[in-house]
Amino acid sequence: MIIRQEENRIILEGVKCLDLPLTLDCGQAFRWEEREDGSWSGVAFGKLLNIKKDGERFILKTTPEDFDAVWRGYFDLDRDYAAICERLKRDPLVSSTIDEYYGIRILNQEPWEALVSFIISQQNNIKRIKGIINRLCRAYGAEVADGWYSFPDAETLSALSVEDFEALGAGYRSKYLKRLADSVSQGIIDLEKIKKMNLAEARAALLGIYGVGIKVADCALLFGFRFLECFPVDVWMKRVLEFYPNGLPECFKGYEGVAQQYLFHWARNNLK
DNA sequence: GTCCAGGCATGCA
DNA sequence: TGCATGCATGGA
Repeated sequence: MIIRQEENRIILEGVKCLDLPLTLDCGQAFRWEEREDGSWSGVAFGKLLNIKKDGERFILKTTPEDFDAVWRGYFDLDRDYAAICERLKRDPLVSSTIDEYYGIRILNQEPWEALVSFIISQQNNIKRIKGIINRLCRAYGAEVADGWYSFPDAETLSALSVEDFEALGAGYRSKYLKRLADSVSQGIIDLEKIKKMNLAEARAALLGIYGVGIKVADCALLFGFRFLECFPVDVWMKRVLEFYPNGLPECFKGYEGVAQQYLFHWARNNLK
């Protein structure tokens, strides 16, 4: 990967396996929007980014500092996804899926945002999830640029009532969000500490949270805690698993979460 | 009107 | 341990 700076943008060349819509709008992150020029804008870690594919290059409207501090890790640019895909393609179903939908990466989101987002996601559809999170950020996040808001932190959300969350449309999950915000802001739950744990410990810690079960925990671990070996199973993946009566193939090992994203996308487009 | 969505807590066996 | 049920909301 070649990184160049041009005025107030970063140009990336030689990035393999990065499809913007497949990665930013496939149900792992809920805050990215496609612009009329085909670029994508979103906020993460309190920073606004606009990213656009231009031929074989990617153009990022950001500073070198933010690129190094945030986006390089967020897009996991130093990981060889092409090699991961080659290995996953030993499985026939994933192979055909990757051929059709090449370029899905697992984003490294903030643990807090991932956890809150996937609590909201339960028994919900992606369109509604986006709406709730959008209203949450708009109402309680900081405006980082014109019309763009950060994801509100735990301290901010702990000041809300259950009814405030309900007003955003969070429904019965509101009580989970309220208690989580309180626990994190009071230091009873320490996400940074969980991030340093091994998978088994981290998973157990998340499962102890009110409103967090196996599926939400695995999504948070995969998308917010960098555990690529997590394989979240939702209603779509339950259908996919019928194609794997003998369990997951050996070639998934270590990158089950990457395979999962391809299969999730395939299922949503092909199974009903 | 019914069914469903990136499920979970609770009660009960 | 496993299974049944209720849960908020909006789109299909």
